[in-house]
Amino acid sequence: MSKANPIRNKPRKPLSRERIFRGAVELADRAGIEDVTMRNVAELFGFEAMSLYYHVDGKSALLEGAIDVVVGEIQDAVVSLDGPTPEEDWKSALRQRILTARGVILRHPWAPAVIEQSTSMTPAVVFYYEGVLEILVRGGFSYDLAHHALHALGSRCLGFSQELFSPAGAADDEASAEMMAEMADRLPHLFGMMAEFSHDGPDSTIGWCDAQSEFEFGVDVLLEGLDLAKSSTRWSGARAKT
Amino acid sequence: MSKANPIRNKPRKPLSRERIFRGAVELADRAGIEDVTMRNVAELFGFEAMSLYYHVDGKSALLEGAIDVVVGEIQDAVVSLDGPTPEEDWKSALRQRILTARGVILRHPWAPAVIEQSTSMTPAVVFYYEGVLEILVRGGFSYDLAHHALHALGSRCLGFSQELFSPAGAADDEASAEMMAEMADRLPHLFGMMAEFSHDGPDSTIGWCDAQSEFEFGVDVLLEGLDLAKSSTRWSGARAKT
DNA sequence: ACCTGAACACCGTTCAAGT
DNA sequence: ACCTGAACACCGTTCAAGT
Repeated sequence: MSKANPIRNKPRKPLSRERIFRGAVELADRAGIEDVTMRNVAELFGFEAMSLYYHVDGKSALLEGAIDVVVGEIQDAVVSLDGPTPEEDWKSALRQRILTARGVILRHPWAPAVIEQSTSMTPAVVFYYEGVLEILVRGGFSYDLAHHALHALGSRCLGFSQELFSPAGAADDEASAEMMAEMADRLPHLFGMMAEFSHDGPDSTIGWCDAQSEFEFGVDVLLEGLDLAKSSTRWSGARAKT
Repeated sequence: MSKANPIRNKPRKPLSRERIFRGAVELADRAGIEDVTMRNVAELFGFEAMSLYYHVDGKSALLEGAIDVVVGEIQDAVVSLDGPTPEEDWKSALRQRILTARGVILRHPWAPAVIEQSTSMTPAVVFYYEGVLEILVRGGFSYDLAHHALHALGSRCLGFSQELFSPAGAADDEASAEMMAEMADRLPHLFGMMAEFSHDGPDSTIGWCDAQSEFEFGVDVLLEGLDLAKSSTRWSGARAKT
């Protein structure tokens, strides 16, 4: 009786970095990132918050570990893709990779904010970028231009882009007629745009702010822009040896 | 003596939303966003944390107010620009606006993260986007395509893009020769790229990850990509009336 | 080696109370 | 109308102590 757990004798598997990180991801997926606290993660396994510190070097290390889990999932999803080779069609190859990453990210909606706020790059992120870089180089980019391209693509490589323009919000709130009139006066184009969407049928390509379509459009704009840069004389100098 | 302040009789101007928001910005600029607490902001004016709640509806309202101050600065900087009109050259007009916004943002390095984490759009942000939209529409974009363009540009409109690719980090840490060798094996392109930058002189356009140049490159890629989309048959249908 | 109790120095927020 | 003291329910983290 001395060794028995007082409450229900719950058998606990010992903690490990792996289990802790996966637990943090599970918790964030289920309850949101704000519920990922040291106390909550520990509780998930029947331990106290302080136990985590033996395995993980504090909260931000925990979040980095969680990022690594997610990016690891992306990596897994991405290695088994069969599309055109980068030599044949680097745009399609990269596009496919990015949209695959997005599929994973959509299952972890907290991840973009955490990834962008995290200062250092985790190993999984480094490896992922190696893959993106490979596509560019095999697609004919010089290292120099590929480097710029990685910066230009930014977080879109990992399948997300923090949206901050949501035109719906502008007219969302209930407002008096005068207020609306004044707003329309000071925001003519915003209102014009919204009006067009309202009484447009199939003419406007998408009903209203389809996040997936907007993301894909943004990727395509970047890919086409990069293709232009690639074939411009300015960048045709130093080719990476393949 | 009954009405005298016990300590030094410090004269305090009364609080107001304006003062509080500007105080939050000042504190964030000076000490970083993590030091912007209700207690610290109140202390800045010689009040207690609870006093803020009379004027401002909690912490997130405080941060929204701080965003509005910064975006207001951007708006001020942007209205007095004299460049080409959008009708003459929308790319230059938009580029100039975006780089001006960036100049303001660089004085408030905490702002990008706060803006992206904030869910709702503040009035100042709405007005700013109206201006961007105006450039696009006057530059010949249909409302439909302009809408997509706003999404594609994203936070770059406001002069920032959260960078997460920092190749320096990959080789930063001191590591054993074997570890480096293994890394180089698994990350051939990343190492190849870095090697080229090391023993390249003036051939590579920029020494190493110049944030400003990378930002401008990204903007130009997007502008060129959007220009392509604009002249493609797919989008030439519905023009916005000017 | 692995886990924990107690404690510390913080947070944001509420609310009844002061002037 | 404007501000505050006391209190509450949380955080992350340290450290000496348990097994």
